[in-house]
Amino acid sequence: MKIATWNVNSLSVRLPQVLAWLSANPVDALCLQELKMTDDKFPFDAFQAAGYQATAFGQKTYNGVALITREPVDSVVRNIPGFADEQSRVIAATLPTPDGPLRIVNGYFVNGQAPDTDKFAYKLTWLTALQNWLRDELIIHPRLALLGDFNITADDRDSYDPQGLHETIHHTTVEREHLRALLDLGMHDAFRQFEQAEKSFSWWDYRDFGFRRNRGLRIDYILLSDLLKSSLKNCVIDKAPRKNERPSDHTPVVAELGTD
DNA sequence: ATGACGGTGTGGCACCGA
Repeated sequence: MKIATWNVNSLSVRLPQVLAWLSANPVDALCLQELKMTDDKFPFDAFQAAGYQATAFGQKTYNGVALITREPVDSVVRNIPGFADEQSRVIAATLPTPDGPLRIVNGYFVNGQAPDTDKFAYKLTWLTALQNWLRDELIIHPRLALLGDFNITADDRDSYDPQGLHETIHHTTVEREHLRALLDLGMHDAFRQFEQAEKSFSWWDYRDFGFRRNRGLRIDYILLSDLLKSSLKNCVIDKAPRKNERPSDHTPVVAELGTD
């Protein structure tokens, strides 16, 4: 089976591209971020017509996450339990699979703008809350995948200019420590389980020919629990949608899980 | 580089993203 994540930067604009991508890449679960729409505007019918179930958690203008799955999900959780948040950034649900229930956590992590801003402080408190919740979630759901737009480069390999961007947003030590803390809960970066090309990124700035010059960052991740890691077959970044007209600035990341 | 590009809103620029 395949699971994927994609920050679409407005589902209204990108819906045709998402449907086309799903048609060419029939994954079992697709985590979407930055819907930028309220749930009453969510295109449930379009996904249903394409053979998919959708579970959405949107808001006006900003943020918003959704889970697109072949099979119906259960035990849906919106945002981090116990963490009051006006922004719609997390949706989790359990997907039945032949190997047992798969817990999927879809996150649109806080951007944080710049160190020493209120938004950065919010990023750090949000990351702490996520970590504390996931610690419990992993005990309840040992087959757990955390997918989404993390807005953190795990290390210097994940940035087109690690020296020039040293300790700037997405590159700070404290952000990387938070990502490390998630991994230390017993999670694994699916992409790094395999040999990958240098300068592999999942986001490129719209400005200044960022994609053409491969000036990008790897900030979209699929993290797998120990149990899921043992069944991981492959993990790739699909750059094809970034070549579309009116592309999202992010591109999908896909992991394939198999039975041993 | 206080820039670029792209999306949203009740807009004619401001805010946000990364």
